[in-house]
Amino acid sequence: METRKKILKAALELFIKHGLYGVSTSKISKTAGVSTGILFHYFNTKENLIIELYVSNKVEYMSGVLDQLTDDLSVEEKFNVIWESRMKHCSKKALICKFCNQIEYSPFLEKVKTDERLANIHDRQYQIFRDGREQNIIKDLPVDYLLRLFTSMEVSTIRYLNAHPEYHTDSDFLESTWQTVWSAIKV
Amino acid sequence: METRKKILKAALELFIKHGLYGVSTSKISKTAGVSTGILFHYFNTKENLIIELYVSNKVEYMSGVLDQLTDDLSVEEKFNVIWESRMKHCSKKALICKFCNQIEYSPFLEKVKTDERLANIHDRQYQIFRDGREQNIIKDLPVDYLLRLFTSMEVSTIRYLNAHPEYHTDSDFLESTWQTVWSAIKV
DNA sequence: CGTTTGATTGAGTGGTCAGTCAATATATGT
DNA sequence: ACATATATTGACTGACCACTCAATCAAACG
Repeated sequence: METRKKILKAALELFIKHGLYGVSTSKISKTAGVSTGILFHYFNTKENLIIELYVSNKVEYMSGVLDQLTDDLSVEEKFNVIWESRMKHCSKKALICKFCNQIEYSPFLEKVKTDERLANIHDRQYQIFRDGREQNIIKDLPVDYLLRLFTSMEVSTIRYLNAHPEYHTDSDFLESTWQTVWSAIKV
Repeated sequence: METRKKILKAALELFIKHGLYGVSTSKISKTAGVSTGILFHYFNTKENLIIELYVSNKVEYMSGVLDQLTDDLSVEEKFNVIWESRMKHCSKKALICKFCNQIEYSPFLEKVKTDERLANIHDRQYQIFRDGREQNIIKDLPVDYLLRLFTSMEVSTIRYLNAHPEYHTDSDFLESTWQTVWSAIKV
């Protein structure tokens, strides 16, 4: 594996275990099995490393779902595809999800949210909600509010699933969570 | 104001602005207008300070709402009281809410969640959900899942309100958010 | 083979950090 | 007034931090 990816991988693991600032750059490079110098060759500062880690993982995580959506699907079907795909892969993506949450609930969010790669992802999600509003399928509330609400329900469900792995294969549970989320946002 | 409270107040402000580890103990004591030594007299370590800051604020924040609930209220009314009270005071409590979120989405959560003062608060919330389940008013899903879902909807609505202060006095918006949340958890 | 270019090393640097401690101030009890 | 206890100070320490840089290594090219 290339050096750059080794560093990102080690950083992800350490940040999740010990928190954003609880991890030194020397610890990261040691875990990655590379020298301290090379970390700063690829990422100029520790802050840059954190931002790159967040953006690249977030984009990959979100694109994976959004790319599945085809134009022939109705708005409700699109939401359902997003939900099912998210729940099916949440244990594999648990680390990434945890790390992203850490960033999103910290002052780091300010430094990260101007990235254009994230803006693109946001727009694609936003459009689905806007279609739903225009077709009068989802509630008459600000679209960005509904998007945040949906995302937060996604996150808390994923957290619950990863804390209770026995539900991972329980299709009744997954169907119930979908009904719960959908009844919140539908008209 | 007593020294202890001055330290906690300064710490809260700084942690929200700069993140959990982005703040040194010397910065906290300087902001509080006290010496570096006295911080360690009251809180043995920086970690203890953070934990105490979280637990004391969280307990105060949660008790404020739960204490309003009287036995004559129905389950739905109790949920409604919690929601309205939360939304009414969210701008005043914005700092506390932000700080608590930072903790709850970081590895610090592990060090904090064994505190018995928090367990008491959790039990009181939990009981309301259990009553709702037993009376078949809320959905047939694990009670702790519904509690988390409710809390996360609370948090994202509060975050939205604080980002868009114009909605603070919009009673239609507040009523709509309540309908949204209630339609998610009710049967 | 000689040269260039970029990847990689790791000891070194100046600064900051959490936490200590002996000294001093203030309050309380008798 | 005296003694005891507690609150407060701030200079100090050893560890650790992010980041640098001169030196080495390896691959590519003519």
